Amino acid sequence: MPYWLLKTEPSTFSIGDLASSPRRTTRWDGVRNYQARNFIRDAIAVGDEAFLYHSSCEPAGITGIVRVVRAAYPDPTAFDQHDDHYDAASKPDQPRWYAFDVQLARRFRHMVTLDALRAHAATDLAGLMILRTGNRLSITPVDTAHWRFILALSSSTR
DNA sequence: GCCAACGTTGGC
DNA sequence: GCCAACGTTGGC
Repeated sequence: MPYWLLKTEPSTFSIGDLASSPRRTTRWDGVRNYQARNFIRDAIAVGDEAFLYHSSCEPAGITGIVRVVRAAYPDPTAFDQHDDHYDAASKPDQPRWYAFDVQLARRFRHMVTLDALRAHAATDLAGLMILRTGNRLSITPVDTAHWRFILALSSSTR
């Protein structure tokens, strides 16, 4: 089962917001990058797990785990003229953008900060996409070995 | 198809 | 608020 990392700015939508959402579930929408879109449309499946990463905040880092509970479907925000993510080029009969649903699975007692991840950038976490400089992709795959290592970090750091 | 300009992301 | 990185756009 593939693993993923989803970025979110907590000032827009945080893990706390997810925790207080109905059924601790939310629609992951508004993705407007083709590479990320392809992950959603072609690879992300029900049952997949993803780290929830808080970006553009202090400190940035991984705050918990979500589980995919609904696979790709056309992103409704692309059809809504009043939504910030409206895209006239995406039509219901030929959608350009996709959303999926995630449910909160686990909140880390202690966030695994970007600094903590970086401490292993040259060794156990070499190649982790979030550590690549200039990486702006909001959805990235995570190797199983990286997933397990970060899980271990989450229970050992404080 | 190239590439400069532009806009956005995200760490600091 | 700054700025590096980089995806997208649009002129040619």
